[in-house]
Amino acid sequence: MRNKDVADILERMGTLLEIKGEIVFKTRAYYKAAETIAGLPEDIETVRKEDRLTEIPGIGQALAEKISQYLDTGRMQAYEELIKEIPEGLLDVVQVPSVGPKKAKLFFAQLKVKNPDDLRKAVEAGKLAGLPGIQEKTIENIRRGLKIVREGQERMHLGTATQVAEEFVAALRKLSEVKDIVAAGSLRRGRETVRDIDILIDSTDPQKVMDVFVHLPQVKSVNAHGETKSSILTHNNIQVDIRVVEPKSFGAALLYFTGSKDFNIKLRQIAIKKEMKVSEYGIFSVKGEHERMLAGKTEADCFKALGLPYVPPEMREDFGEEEFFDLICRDRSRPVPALVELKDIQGDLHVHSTWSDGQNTIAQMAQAAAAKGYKYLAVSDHSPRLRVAGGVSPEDLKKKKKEIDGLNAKSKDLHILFGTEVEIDSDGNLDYNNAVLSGFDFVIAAIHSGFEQSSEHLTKRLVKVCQNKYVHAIAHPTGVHLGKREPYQFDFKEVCKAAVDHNVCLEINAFPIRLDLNGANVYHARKYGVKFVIDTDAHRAEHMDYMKFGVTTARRGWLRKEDVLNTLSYNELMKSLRK
DNA sequence: GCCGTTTTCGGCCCGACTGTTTTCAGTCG
Repeated sequence: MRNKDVADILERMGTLLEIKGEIVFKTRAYYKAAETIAGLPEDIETVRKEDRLTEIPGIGQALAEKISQYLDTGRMQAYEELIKEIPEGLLDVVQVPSVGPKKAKLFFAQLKVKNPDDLRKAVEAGKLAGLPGIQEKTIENIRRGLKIVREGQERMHLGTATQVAEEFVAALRKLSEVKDIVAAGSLRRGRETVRDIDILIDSTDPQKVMDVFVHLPQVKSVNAHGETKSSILTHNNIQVDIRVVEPKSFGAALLYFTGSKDFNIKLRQIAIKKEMKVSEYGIFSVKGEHERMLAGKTEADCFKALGLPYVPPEMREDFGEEEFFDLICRDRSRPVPALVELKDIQGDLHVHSTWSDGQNTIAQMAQAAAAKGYKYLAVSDHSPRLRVAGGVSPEDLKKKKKEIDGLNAKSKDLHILFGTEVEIDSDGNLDYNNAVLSGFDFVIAAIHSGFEQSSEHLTKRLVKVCQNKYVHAIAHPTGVHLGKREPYQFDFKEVCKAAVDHNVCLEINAFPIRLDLNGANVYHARKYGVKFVIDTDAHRAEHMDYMKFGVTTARRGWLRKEDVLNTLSYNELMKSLRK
């Protein structure tokens, strides 16, 4: 799969063209194409072979030719010519906060700045002063921007973002001037990773809220401090933006600041066709010069004014397909699906205990599960091959089973299932033989090694596992560790098909550094007919709280309750597991 | 550069904040 490579080069082209000074619509076309290809569920090389590139929305003749050339030769002539004119290092220069394409071009033209290091030297040598439109404050902002880049401002995972947002929301909610407060942005959509945190506030006294916000102890520096909008960095270099709006616009603002950007654009396009306008202040009817406000108080009002059903935040995401707008715009008789909710979850099927690398005993994990109101808990410890995790030997399995039987005899509402997270070896064989596997209530198979194998080999491994009749699910199917390790390469569609054919679930692993499958994966897998389990992979009792992130991810993939195995009652689940 | 049940040419989402400016460009989301 070279989709990401193609997306990357198109994205770079877009930025370079922007620096060059091309019209924004041209650069936007490159960005749009890059985004679409990055989210494409099939292999771009297959699409190219079948001569279907121009069928991808946003790809016309010109881009199709450039992409074909890149796939065939590994090079793109237009790109090579462009970087003769605009050095590639400028791509990093525009990453510096406060520096955009215009300033990057200016610094390059006037000072021969070709990369962030050149820029740093130019700033320190005082060479920026005197350039047109550059004064002391701009220089200071760039200096600070360079520092941020150096300290590395990466995306944080959803768990961290949720925690930071909750701290700020809690601190500001205490103010009597704050009537309503919600964390919006990609956090509200439940994206797997979040760049910064957007908080929206309904207040009678914006200035007071702003003043308190920028002086909170978590704040390291203030980027902006206006009447209705402020932006700060925390000591961990996390950007937090707040925005205060009037109550009559709160819903419209929430809609706007929740995004996604693509979703907002599409809403606005729909509005234009209906002689309406969407902004963060409301939904307006537009008749010539006259504007009249139609809605804004709540999100629900806004959707209604646009003639659309309410769309949950997790669905306001463009995974490169038009299904969503087909659904809500062209065929209004079809309702938006009723998505799975946290309260639908009846148990966790992938947690660890002290029998392998968990921190808590089975009894402790069971107690925490019961406290959540769960009806069942599968204690799925590692198998022996995963030595680092102290996998359970076949002999010890008997003792573990006995312990579970004993606890179940005393347990009232919670059923403890005898589970395993069994290793998949480099050829797709499992770490326990079938005789052992047949003794488990729940078997989830996992890859923890051989990530570097070819896509073909990894696909074969996973398909072979699906064919094993004792396997109920595949754990963290792509192997991604957010911000640490890329997913391993395999044919996603092929594995989904095998899973469907052999009645194997794919896991949505809710552990925040994994979130694997992610929302886009789930979205596509569901369309192939896959069923899912949502598990936390808890190694301590508290980790079971991560279930909410898994449910959010499921909702991003449009899952309904019936798509998720662990929404079943205990009896239904056991019936389903005896396949 | 893309796209078209109003267009093959003329559109392409909207607004705040900052810093530099006497009315606006650049950046950001």
